[in-house]
Amino acid sequence: MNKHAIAGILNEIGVLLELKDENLFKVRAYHAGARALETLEEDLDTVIAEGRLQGIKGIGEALAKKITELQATGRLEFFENLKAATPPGLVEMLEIPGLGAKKIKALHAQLGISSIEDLARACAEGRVAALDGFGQKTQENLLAGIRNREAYGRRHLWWEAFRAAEPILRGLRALPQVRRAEHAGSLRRGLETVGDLDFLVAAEEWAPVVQWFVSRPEVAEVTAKGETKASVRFTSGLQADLRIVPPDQFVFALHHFTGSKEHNVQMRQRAQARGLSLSEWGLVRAEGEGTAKEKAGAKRGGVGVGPGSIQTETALFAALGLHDIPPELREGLGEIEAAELGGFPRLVEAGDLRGVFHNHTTASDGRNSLAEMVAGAQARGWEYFGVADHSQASFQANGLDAARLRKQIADIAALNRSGRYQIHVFAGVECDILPDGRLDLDESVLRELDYIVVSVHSAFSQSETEMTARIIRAIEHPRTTMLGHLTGRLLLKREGYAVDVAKVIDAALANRVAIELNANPQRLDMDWRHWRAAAGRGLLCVINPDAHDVAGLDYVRAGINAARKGGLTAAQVLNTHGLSEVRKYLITKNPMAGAVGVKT
DNA sequence: GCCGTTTTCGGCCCGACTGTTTTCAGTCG
Repeated sequence: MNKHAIAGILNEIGVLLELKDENLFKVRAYHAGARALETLEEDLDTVIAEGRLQGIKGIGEALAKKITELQATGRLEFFENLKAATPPGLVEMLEIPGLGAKKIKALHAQLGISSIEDLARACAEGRVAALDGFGQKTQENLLAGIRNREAYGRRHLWWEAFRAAEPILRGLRALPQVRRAEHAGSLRRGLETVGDLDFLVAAEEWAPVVQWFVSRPEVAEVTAKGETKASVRFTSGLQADLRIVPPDQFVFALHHFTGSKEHNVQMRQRAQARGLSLSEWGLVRAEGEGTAKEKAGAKRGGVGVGPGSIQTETALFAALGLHDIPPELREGLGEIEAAELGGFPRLVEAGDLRGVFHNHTTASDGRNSLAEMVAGAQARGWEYFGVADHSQASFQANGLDAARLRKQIADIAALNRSGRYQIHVFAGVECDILPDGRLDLDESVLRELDYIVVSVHSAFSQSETEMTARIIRAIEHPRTTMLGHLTGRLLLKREGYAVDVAKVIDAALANRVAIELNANPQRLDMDWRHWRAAAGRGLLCVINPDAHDVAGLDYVRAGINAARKGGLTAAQVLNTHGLSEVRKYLITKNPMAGAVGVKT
């Protein structure tokens, strides 16, 4: 059993012990032990073989024994017994806000409640309010928590969170009391889905800021409101937290609440190794484990280190001997090691985009006409715009057959010649990859196009072997320019189809086919986790909005976000290049490319 | 259950907020 699996079990033991009402320091010892394992830099097998496990900070005699047993046998009787003695419903009840181990224990012991369903019934019957330490209000909150969990107990698309957060952030920044305001958490890190919104504010006077925050019209419920923080739930179901800190402390809190947890753990370790202690309060010398005086100093803004106080994240990283790390890269996936060796290249930004390729019009299933889409693209300052409507096999999407596609090509040619728009329009198609890997349209019409996006829209249930072979066959088609939404996933809705991404990337590289980063907030496909390595090998990315109306063009912002998480630079993204360069690129796939509607 | 220049017992843990309390326990991040 590897160290991560063992750490997982130690954490589970911690939760189970807590539900058993064990000594909280014992509970914490298990969680601390789990963290010690997870951040162990050496090979666990070696450490155990050399008898050095006990002695690692956080792992004593008892934990060392249990870890050794798990590593050797994959089992631990202590854990099995503990698990068998605890109804699984109790662990699940921890997900209800306001319920912790103590209350769950009381509910179980006094009312025999051992699941969320039991709890809902007991609340509805008014039996919970009668318990000691509970009351009417608690009962109502628990019921509301159960209902909210059913209705909203899920993550939200980054895009939805971003759109909800932007106006609030602007509003906060406009308040006279506010010196600085940022959002933090997974939203700031640009993760594809977001649990809740975190707003961080530096202000001198706090009460008016809290008041402004909780009285937004989109607030459905204020779940907490105090002097320095508040929590609300919007009508959309999104939850949001506001935290206010003194200006000097802002940067430390911003870094801390941006996370990720893994990144923060590594940063704190790095600080420790340098005799420092990093927290949301500041960066102070660790000598004497922080006297009360030093801690007070930290709370006033981390003045414990360096001649000047740290006012930016860049300065914070520098204080630990690191180059700046963009928030998107803070996932604990090696960014700290990289930042030690050198600075990160400038990541791609929304302003770098010069055009987009995968978009729909009313010719297939889009909601705006060709002219409207082109006008929308021009309004966004782009140099070129590619139309890629569905092909005939996507019957449900009103896909185009050869005749209708030729008509569209003629329309685009006419539009380009008309001079109505400065922006150049490329004629493409989103051509279905048929179940056997053939393309949905004949070579005779494909050669009349500037480019071809190939995508899977059918037979999702093929085996991984079949699907991988199918996509690779399409990539090998000499006219294929780019691969659309690689896995077909819909975030929070449907898993992608089974496909061997590594083999597809190999094929794309071998055939000089670009892979799309589909910027539709539900897709963000190919996933950011694959990009860094693939782009490092020369794979070209195309950020495409897959827009079905003019507003959908703005999805590129979500795509940029995912590209940044994937560590991509502008040079690695095809559509940051200017019109003439893009033409040259397209011509490598089709000598006629870029010629639609161009005067000769 | 871990730890130790306060060292084998007695601390460890941290501030803010809510609700049920009449001075504080439980939860959360």
